[in-house]
Amino acid sequence: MPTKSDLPQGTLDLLILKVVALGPVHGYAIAQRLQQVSKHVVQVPQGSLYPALHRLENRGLLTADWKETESGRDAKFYRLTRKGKAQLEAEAASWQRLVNAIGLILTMSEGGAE
Amino acid sequence: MPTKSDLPQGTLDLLILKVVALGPVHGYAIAQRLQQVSKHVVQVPQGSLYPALHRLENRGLLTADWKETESGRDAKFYRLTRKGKAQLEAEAASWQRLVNAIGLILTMSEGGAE
DNA sequence: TAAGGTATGTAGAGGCTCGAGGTATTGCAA
DNA sequence: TTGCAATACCTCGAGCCTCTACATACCTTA
Repeated sequence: MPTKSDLPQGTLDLLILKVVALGPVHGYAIAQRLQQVSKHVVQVPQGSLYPALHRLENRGLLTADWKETESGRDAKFYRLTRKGKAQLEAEAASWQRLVNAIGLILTMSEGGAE
Repeated sequence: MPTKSDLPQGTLDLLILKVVALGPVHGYAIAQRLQQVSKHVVQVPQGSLYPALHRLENRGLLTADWKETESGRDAKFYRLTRKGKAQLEAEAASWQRLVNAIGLILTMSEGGAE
């Protein structure tokens, strides 16, 4: 039963930035989207989600305005700022580097490096 | 100069476990090994390394004993316990799952999931 | 003898995730 | 109409981890 894993510190920002980059969304939908696309491996508790959103907004990476959902409820829709887009690219690249590096380590055997 | 990136919380344990799994090593050598194999993407400050080693030892995943280095200095050599080996496998699998999931999210485009 | 690499360790600051708790609305079923 | 579930927002505190900085000690080489 391979299910949810806690997100390592810092990766949540990257994921949120990515989802928002695809078009304006509100917080609740971001969490659903992440869960859906990751096949329930990534779960985002609200206690992580909303602080993260505010953090990103305060850092000037996101902007938000209240609108109505399709279902008629008020929700805060987030969009990426120019700065946010740059940050997303930087963090995505950085993530790739890290994943590659850890991949090297994890596949390393006795005669690793001399 | 794309260089070092801070390690997300939790991944350091995995990396240490992996290096120790290849044979007895002392702390300082673990850090060097990680840096070397990862081509300097992964850097492990001593302030992260030693607390992590003590943590793992307290959790019963590692055992240690003092021996002499080839160069004649005293050093604490770590080995993996049975529990540590199991933990390593679990964490490696968990890491893979996470990387795959995040990969899905990062390559997601407009028509992501309906 | 001064410098630099090897080797271990601690303390404190800062940052992030998470569980638990709280508010309000909508829609459906009992 | 009462209750429950889902949608949608939010805050607080605990807990954990990483990092910078500091401190110690040995050995070799210049």
